[in-house]
Amino acid sequence: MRLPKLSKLELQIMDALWSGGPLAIREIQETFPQKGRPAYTTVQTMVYRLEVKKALRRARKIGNAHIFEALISRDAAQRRLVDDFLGMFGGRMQPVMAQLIEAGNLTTKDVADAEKLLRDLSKKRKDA
Amino acid sequence: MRLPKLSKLELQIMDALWSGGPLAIREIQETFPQKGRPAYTTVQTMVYRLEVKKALRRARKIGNAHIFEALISRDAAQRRLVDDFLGMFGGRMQPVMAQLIEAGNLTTKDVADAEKLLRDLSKKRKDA
DNA sequence: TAGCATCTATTACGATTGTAGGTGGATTAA
DNA sequence: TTAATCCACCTACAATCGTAATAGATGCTA
Repeated sequence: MRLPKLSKLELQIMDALWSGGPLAIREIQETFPQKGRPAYTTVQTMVYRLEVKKALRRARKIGNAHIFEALISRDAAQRRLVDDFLGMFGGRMQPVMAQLIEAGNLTTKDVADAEKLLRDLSKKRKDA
Repeated sequence: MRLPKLSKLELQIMDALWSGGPLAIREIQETFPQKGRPAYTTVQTMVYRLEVKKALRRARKIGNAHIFEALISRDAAQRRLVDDFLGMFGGRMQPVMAQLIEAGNLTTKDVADAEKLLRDLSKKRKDA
């Protein structure tokens, strides 16, 4: 698996690493809001599993605690996520966009940004 | 669960019902491409589970075969899907859009359509 | 009506995910 | 040095999903 599938909780753990640099399990755990924070060993289990999936690795040790760092990029993980998501819709963008808009998740600004990004991107591709 | 979470395969099954009206298991199974089509009993199992989740129900019988019909709308299911998906991104639209565009999933036309839909929608809301 | 085809219903199993307890070793604070 | 913490590691377990086999009932056909 070059790009392992990550669950929501796994994503949240990776997010801690992506945002906060190499962290110990305890630190990862504490990035969760107190309300509904998973147990230390729950985080630990997920970290171990992410290690098996090669999504992160032990970078070094401080005292007897391991410090973990991400091995896959946020971008790559998100790409995978988006792909799976689109797969759910049979790869058709249209219903996805419609849904996003109707649910009010997508604002005028989001669309404007998208437009700009598209323009920039097509320009870059022409240049290259 | 008013809106049960549906997996990809479950979605595909519901899709058959949404598109093709009430169907028997055999008919649902046959909506899958020959290549990689799941076994009859696999579809059967999923249909039974969808029944437990109240996503569909037995509408009537033809011979000894049950005919199933959807109980939840495609729209509602997709809404749930999108919500979960956004939850994966912490609810932030921006990285989602960026990802979609950079991966080339989103075309100029998609964005134009989105724009139009947004305009129509905001108009409707003003009118109401 | 006998037999074949088809369907239903039940059961099973491995993988993944979320959840966490327990045990024992390492660190640290007193 | 000893007790309180903290951490690592292992094990467990329920739920969900995808996969399907098997067995028994029903219906269609010759």
